[in-house]
Amino acid sequence: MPVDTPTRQDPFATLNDEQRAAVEHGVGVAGRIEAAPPLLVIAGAGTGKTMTLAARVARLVLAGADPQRILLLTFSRRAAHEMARRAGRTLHAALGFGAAQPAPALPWAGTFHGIGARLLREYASSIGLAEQFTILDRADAEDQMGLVRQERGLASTEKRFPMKGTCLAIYSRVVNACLGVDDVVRDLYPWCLGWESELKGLFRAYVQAKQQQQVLDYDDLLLYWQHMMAEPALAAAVGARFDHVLVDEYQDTNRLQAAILHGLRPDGRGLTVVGDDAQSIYGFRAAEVRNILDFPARFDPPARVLTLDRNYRSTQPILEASNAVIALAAERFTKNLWSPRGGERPRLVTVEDEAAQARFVADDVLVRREGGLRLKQQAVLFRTGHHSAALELELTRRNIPFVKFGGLKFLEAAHVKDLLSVLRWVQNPRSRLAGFRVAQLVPGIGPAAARKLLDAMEQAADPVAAMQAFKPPAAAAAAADWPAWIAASDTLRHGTWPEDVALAARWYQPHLERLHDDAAIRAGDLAQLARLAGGYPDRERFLAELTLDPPEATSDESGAPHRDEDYLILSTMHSAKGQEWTAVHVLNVVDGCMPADMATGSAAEIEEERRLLYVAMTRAKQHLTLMVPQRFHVTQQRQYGSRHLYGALSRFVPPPVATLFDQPAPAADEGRPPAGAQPLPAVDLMARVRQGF
DNA sequence: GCTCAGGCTCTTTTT
DNA sequence: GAGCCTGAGC
Repeated sequence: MPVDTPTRQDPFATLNDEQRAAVEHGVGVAGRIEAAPPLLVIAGAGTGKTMTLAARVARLVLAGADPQRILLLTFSRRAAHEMARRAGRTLHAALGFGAAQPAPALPWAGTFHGIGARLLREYASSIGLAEQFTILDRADAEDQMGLVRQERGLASTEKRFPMKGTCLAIYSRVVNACLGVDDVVRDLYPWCLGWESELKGLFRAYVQAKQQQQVLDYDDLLLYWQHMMAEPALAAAVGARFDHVLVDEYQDTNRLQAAILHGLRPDGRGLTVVGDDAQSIYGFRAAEVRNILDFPARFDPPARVLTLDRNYRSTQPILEASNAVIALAAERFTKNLWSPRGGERPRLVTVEDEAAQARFVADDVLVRREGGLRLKQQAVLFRTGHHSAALELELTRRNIPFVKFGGLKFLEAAHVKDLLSVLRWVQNPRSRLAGFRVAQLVPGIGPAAARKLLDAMEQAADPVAAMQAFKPPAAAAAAADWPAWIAASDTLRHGTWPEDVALAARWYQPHLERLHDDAAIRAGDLAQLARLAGGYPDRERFLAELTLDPPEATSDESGAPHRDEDYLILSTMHSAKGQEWTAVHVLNVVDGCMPADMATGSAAEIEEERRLLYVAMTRAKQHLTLMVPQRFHVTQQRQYGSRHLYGALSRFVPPPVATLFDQPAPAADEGRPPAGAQPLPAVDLMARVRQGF
């Protein structure tokens, strides 16, 4: 990926042979598009995958393809943004546009879920879907599942029934993997065996409840789309809108998404998929690595396969260490990455504990910045959102600005959900979920009264009238508070956007203060929500798009740094995919964190964790540091609550692999004896502890 | 019928 | 350490 030297005139000049073959595939000698058979590009980390895809889009447009008729699908929002940006820029250059001219738009670039939502809205009337459907995020979907679970008396069974989150996880798996409830429970949720028929009933009721309220959850966006593509007339209509379909991160797609693609392009013509099986890290979301492996043989004649293994991102020493990590994978499909660029070896740094780790990383980051490397070119990666807690404290203490990606909770905070529910209920009075939440904010109204109210609204032809006619329980407080809600909701129904948000917040304010001690801090989030609202044309779009495209990053309470400011990147490994930085620190490369203790249930899960470490390592261009705290705090342990664990270096870095790293002797921090600079044996301490019981 | 305390289970990564 | 359920007290 010769990003190092972008050529303005000819974005194709710097392609290597394999990249060029991928870019030119299906474009005939005369420069016109011929019938392009299906194409699979196996692209290792840092081999210019996104650039190649962007160049292919540009090439297709130059050859006469209409940008409006190119469908560009990716898995994550971050990848979608990056892809749209790069494709637009390459196209801009390829067309020889001047600096003042805006890049040509690619209206159909987005995530599967986002594009699905758009298509469903457009075809809503022909598939019996309400056009103004709203989208439930996962927390909402869980709450909805919880409501149905309760209604069906599954909350108080003698032997405990799976919790709402587990129920939704099973349901989601069933939908995304196109499997039966029995199979999923048997293979993945064995502790729920015996509840299969109750689960099936629950899921039927859950689906019915969603349809009644005109809401879709994330999975529905794919599921309804797939059903749409299974209907020949609709499939033909939708398929005819696109001449080219390009899919990025194909190794992360699941069976449902594969079915959608198949419906969209049954013979594979005009279909290009790009991916890397070594970076498949979404198995927990039913990603199906077989999708990419079996792709060629799906078609007759089979799809063309091109492989990119020349790495343009990292130095050879970093690649050697990364290759060594992935080489130990049980199954291995791709070749080694290579690069002519030399450089320093990656480091394996042992520190005493998490606090020392935070200090070390902060020191290191500042040293690099002094050396001229901007903070934005440095990233710290970790397995789960809370692993960065100690580091965040340290960074705040030292006034080092940072932005954190992944593990985001803004939309899940109770007060944010409350305010959004107010808006959602006004938008869609049939939404039981929003109503259930809002009604119970009124003192004196609990689950029972709320249910009565919602039942009345559901029966009524005019739910709003039913709400206004509702007589709240005689409890004294309700007398004053209920009419206040009726008045507020009435104003909101006829309000103006985006002032509505402030109005709703004003109604909510006394409840916020009553319910939360830290109301002042939370009020700040609500103000943030009001600001965000200004970026959307109306309430409907706001509610629909916020769920699919929530604010991406959180930072410390000083608020998100300005775009032009410099800040350090903190990110979960999952959110880091597709990104690259000059210097990367990986935290907690310790058994129990990497692999995560939660993910050591099966060999397949452990393999996925290995790929995850590989993904993290291959983000680094020049400097890579794996951190190994010898003692770290575990909050999520079974019986005992929080405690310390003495961790061993991750099993993914056994001694032979560790020799590929520099291992600086730990600074004799606080007079401690310099603990083992020699590679530690990979001991599965966690398993031993478990077996002790 | 509402609310709060106490005892229990489950705990990740993303759309 | 949070979420969920139950049961006591208002």
